[in-house]
Amino acid sequence: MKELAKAYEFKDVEHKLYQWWQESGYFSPWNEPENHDFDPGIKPYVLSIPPANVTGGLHLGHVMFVALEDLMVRHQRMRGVPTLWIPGTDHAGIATQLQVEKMLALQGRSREEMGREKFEQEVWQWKEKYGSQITNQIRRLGASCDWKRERFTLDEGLSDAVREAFVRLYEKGMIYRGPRMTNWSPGLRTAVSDLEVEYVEEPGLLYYFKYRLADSPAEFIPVATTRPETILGDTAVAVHPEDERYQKYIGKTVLVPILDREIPVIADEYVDREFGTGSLKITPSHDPNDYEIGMRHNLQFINILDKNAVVNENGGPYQGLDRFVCREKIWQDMKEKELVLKEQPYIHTVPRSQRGGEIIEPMITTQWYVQMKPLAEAGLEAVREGKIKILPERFEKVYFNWLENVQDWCISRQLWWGHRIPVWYCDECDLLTIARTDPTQCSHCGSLKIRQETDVLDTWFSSGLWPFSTLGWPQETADYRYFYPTTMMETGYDILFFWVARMIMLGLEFTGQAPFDTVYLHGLIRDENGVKMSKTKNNVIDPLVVMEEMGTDALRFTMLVGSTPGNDTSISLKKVEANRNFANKIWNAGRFVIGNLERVSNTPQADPQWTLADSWIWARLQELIRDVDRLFANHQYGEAGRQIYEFFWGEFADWYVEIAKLQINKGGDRAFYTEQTLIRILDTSLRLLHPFTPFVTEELWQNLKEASLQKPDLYQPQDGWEEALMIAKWPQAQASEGWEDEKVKSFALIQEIVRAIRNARTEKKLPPGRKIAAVLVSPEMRELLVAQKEPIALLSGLDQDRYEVLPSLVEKPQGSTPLVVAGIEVYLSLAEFIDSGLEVERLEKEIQEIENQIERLQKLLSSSFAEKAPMAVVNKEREKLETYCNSIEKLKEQRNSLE
RNA sequence: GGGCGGGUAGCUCAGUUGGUUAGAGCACAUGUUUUACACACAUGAGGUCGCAGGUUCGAGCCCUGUCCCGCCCACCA
Repeated sequence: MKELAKAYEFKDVEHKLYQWWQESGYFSPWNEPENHDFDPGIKPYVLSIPPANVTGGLHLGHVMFVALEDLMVRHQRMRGVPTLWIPGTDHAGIATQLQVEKMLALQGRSREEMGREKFEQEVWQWKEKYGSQITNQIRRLGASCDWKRERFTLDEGLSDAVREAFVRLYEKGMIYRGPRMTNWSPGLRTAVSDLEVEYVEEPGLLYYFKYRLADSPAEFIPVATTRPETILGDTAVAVHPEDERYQKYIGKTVLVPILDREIPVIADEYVDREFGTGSLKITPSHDPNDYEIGMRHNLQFINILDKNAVVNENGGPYQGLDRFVCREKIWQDMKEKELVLKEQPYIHTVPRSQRGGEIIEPMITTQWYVQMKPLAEAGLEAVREGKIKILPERFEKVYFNWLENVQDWCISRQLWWGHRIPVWYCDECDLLTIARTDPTQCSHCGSLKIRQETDVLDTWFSSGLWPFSTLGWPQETADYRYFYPTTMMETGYDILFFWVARMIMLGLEFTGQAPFDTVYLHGLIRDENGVKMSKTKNNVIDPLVVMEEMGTDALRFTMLVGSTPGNDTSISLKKVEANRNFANKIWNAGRFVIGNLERVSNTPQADPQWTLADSWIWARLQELIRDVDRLFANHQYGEAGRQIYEFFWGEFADWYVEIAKLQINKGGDRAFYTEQTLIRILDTSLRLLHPFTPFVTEELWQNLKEASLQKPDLYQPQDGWEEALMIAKWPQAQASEGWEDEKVKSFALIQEIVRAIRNARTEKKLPPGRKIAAVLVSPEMRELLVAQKEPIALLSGLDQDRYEVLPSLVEKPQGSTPLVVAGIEVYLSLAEFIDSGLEVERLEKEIQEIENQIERLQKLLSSSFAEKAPMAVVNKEREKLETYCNSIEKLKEQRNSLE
């Protein structure tokens, strides 16, 4: 038999196993027919991966979703359900383009000089080079996804899906193009959607100045702004219609500072009389609110900035200045002309680009939009009617709130990397050609002079189609027919709007079905102090480094048991370390079990006679399986993992394995059946643990299988040994046979006695090797205590030959220390270690404690609790009271005999 | 301005149908090379579950109020 390493060496295992799994085809749906003609009678479990950004490196967010999704998928696969987890990557428009541009800049090149086509080639090359990096890293995490079905959002098939989606929406009149107030990112020189703007509170200045009246330059209306450069684009000053201070000016004209352009004073209820000066400058082209007011009052729209946020020809003397330089300059100039009143420190919210971090400039640009109202209606209904369940449930409210107030979606981006919008402009007839395949001529006038729209689509447009585009939509492929709609969508709550909501809406729109039935949202990962990880804070934990040091299983297990859905999680290396220890514990328990195989005989002479420990661990295992099943059904994965951990370490390894040593030393049938139990518990535990810690369990299981096959009489899993643990059968709890509770209770009593004796030994500072004599006294438990002599003696260091159980005490053993455990008296002969003064003290303390308990319980049981609480609960308390009463008398006797 | 989450042992966190002396890991103290594991074993110390009310026979868990911390949404110059 092969020697197992003393510690679990994950480095030797992970890569090897992953390769093997993959080559064996286990990642593909179970029982996949050659022709992909699936049995429609069996409902598959399908999950599409949140596509990773091609340019990104692995971070803990990936670890989180892979750990969870792989757990779900492995669990279902073991349950025998055809299971598909589709992997893939996202072209991530802005992020990727930025990266490549950065790289080019280092080489002294720029996309403008190389032109669009060349640049796109450059990005593709980058994608080929780095795109596989992230998927390889996801493989390292053990992700059991079907790589044969891997997709990329810019793949041909997915691009077809994007076109189909665009054209259909357009044909339904749900896509329109036009000038609107947009969030303009001057650095990226593209529009971004509302979601891509972050509002950050920052200290700034509020600038107060004068709007002089055209016909009476001595008079003025005081106005305040945080952005003085926008004065150049002002086309009105607004006051509240009922504001007595300013009513007289309504209808008059005032002069724009510096430019001396004449603009009207208008009345609008939007103006807050209490705020600032109570009068508002209106820049319809550079402020969303002013835009609305401008529309209402038919104001002039003056755009003063170009695409780089540099002042244009409308800015008069300021043309060519950057927006912030202009801010300074115009204020200086106004000061000189005595047009300013004051400046005041002010905290305001600044819109910043989520990507580049630069300040977003609201600007009127021509963009493509998707009308959201009808889509949102359907999206709301699907969740309201329970067709889609969002977990944790509270996020349903967040989802509703967003969709109920959703604005039209700006889907065009002035980028080069992405799906180019399938619209062609005709130079001759000016009409648009919208097509699924590239047209050669205008569909209206037949002219050959057509140009494709240069804008690309928002990257989330294609990811919004992900659950069905990856399965072949719009083609009616076998995969699409069988696997759609998918089952589970698992992702971080931070992209609920960006991604999940859009998948739901687009899925309903295009496929007529909800794209998945459950959304499981995990929290974000923070450092051990609960702070968001960021490079600037230098608190980023690199999962690759952690895996290198502690192993993948340890990291995965940490993510799973350390978190609850929807709540952010702090991760610390200490935790990972503890779970590395757990992996090692699994390994060594397995090593022990496997190592014992040689020591047992091949065939038993008689039917099994199970010991209390055997029965106990078996019963506990059944209970565990039931609990785990229940928790999985409720998506309480972390709690399930915790319970398996507790069982495996705290019960199997700490107690059963120790007693098994004793039983195996007996040899013969006893050894045989003990080893059988050991293997059975181990096998089952490995199955339960596999979705959490796939590598160590598979490796150990293979060893267990190999060794067990040498002794087929000893143990066979119910359905024989499968090829691999990852496709082995998920354990099924056996129905309770009625004896279990009593065995579990008896064993708990043994544990209690052992702990009490160990405690006494430690307190009295007994040398650990010293075996001591003991007398146990109990009329009711006598049989049990006699039968369990050996385990009790072994575990608490008693001398078996001087172990006595008496129904009642005739005479107190000389030189012994008395204990009472659940009504059972225990006398340990520790003569030379006893200080009778201390003993009395100890007993007094114990008596006091138990008296308190008795008092508490008597009070409780004589209250209305006894009538109103369920019987079972009351009985439990009564039993407790009985045990205490039993104990207290004995304790008192013991104390008295010492005095 | 609206909504949500968290506040439980020194630290990081579990604790889902409310059941009656509250759990884990780490850290801490003491002891141990016990033939699977020192990435271990044994024993121990450590908490009025943010605060104040309420419902209930019974509340960490449900309700109300309140204080901190964090997040999301929203157009206040």
